[in-house]
Amino acid sequence: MAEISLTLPDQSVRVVPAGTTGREVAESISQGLARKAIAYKLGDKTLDMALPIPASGEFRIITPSNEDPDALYVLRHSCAHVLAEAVCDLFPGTRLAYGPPVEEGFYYDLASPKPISGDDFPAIEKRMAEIIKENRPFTRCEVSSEEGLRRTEGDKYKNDNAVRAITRGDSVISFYATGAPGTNWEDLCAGPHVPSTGYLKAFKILSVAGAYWHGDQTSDQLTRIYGICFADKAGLESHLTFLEEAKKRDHRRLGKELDLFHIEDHSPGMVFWHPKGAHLYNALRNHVRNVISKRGYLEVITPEIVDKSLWIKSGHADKYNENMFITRSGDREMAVKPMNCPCHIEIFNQGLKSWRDLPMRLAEFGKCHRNELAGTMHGLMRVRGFVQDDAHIFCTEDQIASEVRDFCTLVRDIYADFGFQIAKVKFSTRPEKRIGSDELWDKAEQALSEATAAAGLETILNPGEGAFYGPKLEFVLKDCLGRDWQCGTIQVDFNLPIRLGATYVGQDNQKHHPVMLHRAALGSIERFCGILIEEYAGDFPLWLAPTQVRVLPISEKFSEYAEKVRSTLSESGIRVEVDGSNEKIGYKIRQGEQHKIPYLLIVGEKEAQSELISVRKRKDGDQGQVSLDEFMNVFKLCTPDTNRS
RNA sequence: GCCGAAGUAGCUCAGCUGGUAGAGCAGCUGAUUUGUAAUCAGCUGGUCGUAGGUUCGAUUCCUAUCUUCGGCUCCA
Repeated sequence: MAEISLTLPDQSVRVVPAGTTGREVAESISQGLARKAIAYKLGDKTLDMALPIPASGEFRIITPSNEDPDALYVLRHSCAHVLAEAVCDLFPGTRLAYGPPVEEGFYYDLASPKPISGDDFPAIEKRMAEIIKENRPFTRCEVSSEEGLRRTEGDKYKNDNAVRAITRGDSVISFYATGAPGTNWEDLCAGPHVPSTGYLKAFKILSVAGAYWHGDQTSDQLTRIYGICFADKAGLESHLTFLEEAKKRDHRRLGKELDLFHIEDHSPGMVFWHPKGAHLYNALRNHVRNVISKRGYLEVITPEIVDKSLWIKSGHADKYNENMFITRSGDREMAVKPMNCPCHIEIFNQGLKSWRDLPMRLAEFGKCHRNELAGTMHGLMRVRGFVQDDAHIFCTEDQIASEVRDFCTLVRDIYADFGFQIAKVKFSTRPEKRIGSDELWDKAEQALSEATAAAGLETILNPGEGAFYGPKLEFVLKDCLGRDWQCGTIQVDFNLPIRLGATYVGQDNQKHHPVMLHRAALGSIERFCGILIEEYAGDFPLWLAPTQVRVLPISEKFSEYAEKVRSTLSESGIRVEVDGSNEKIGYKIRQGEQHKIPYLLIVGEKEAQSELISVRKRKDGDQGQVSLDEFMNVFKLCTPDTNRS
């Protein structure tokens, strides 16, 4: 075929001779566009400007833009090459492994002859800036797969990459030289890249860390250097500001500043909740309690330490052993529970259950302990001791769909109470390490799949990531900084009820095993607290704020009136304290603002005489004088439901 | 668990190549009695993560270990 037709973004169609390059098309549109262009897109494939357009289709010229993921992808990929070249220059003997762009920037995995640290960043960045200033072209060079293998011979990582590309079905292997092939630095790479290094206008190296070759723990340990690249300086600056903002919101920092919790060296991954943090924790728990009790859940309480025999029966001793804390009582080996499910089955098993009892929804704010690998802990987000807002729904197969649907509604509602939405739902299927027959897994996955369809849920497949007893849905929410958090989950389990002998008498007067749905909406209270601390940056909404009001007497002369205000508010159930310190009002206000207290009430001579208070709202400042009764109206609307739309 | 970095007063941090530690804030005491984001002065406070080792002498050098941080992996 001698011609190809391209559909441009404005839906106009352009017919060009076969073999026309992206650059030629750009030039035919405008010289300015051709100058700015960094790559072109045909369908869902992004290609170098210099490459002939391989076929007809949707066609788009990519120009640098912080809003265009395709543009950022190309810029970051090219920037990764420049980083790698700079490191090779500065650390001779460096062997390169893999350097892709990622959503948050790019990285390059490499093995350097000596360790690279943050101290080396300025030198690396300087060298990168030089390479960019030289404005050398990215030159693509394609060779046959045999030639590709020959060229990478002896280079463990690159050869492996080439082998993988060939296994994937690539017929040619491409290399990119930054400049002239054979003279300048080059790297095995599929591309695409910007036309030349000068297109990289704004970059920064962010961090260095270890990573495994192919993410395999048993394989080589590599050095991973993270960087970021944007279309322009403004984009880079705003991203750096974003990182600063995230740092300021870090729940570990705020937890200390706001006196919410701490973690001790002697109990890694276990949280000591201080009074203010414990309030937050209990408020969350009580909120969930209110929500689920209206939806037919029954709360139970079960032991935290259970004899090993139960864990053997349930399969935990076999499939979950390395995560369990083992303890001993005389000759008995016990384990601290990592999950509540076996205990809930034990409750279900008490007495004879009828089909009329189903669905039975047993809930527990059960404290679980999991001996997570050292090095995986992270503040409240990943701990070893935590409470789930857990429940197990015992039901029939016919009830799975409606229970899954109801739970989705519950998750949606409860996220909305905090201003969150479900960002996506992942569908995790059978893992390698599992109990139960494949037939049972087929059935469970099928049932969950049908239930999600019935609930109208779009899911993303997450193969091999299910629980060891059943497939699961994972509800992911996005916080105000756009970060994903996995919180809620529901899992379909045909296995544990069988293993632990749970039965009910059906309408046919026969005994049947119920299906068990494991589910949690917030996930762990600890993690959810961490997410909320970061989401609100410590500025908790009134209903959650550990201290809602602080009364600030102008001087000690008005401490009596301040105390009267405090006790009146306190009797109405408002969480209030008095700052009776011998400080000037400016200092007390500063303290109150720093402690992120929603309302500061200033009381001095004027207020004491007129029986009023001066209200100062967090962040908004002076609100003027009002009566106490009027002020207390604010708290009548102070419930999570006001967040729900 | 793996790679890299770090651990000094309640907090944030300084302390060059070895000679037993400093600042700011916080705390305490006193003065001041204050009107919308820091009043002043004085004082207290650390066996420098832990355990060994080298040395006349270790916060500093070495080894081990624990914890934290950044990642990998894993996950609620």
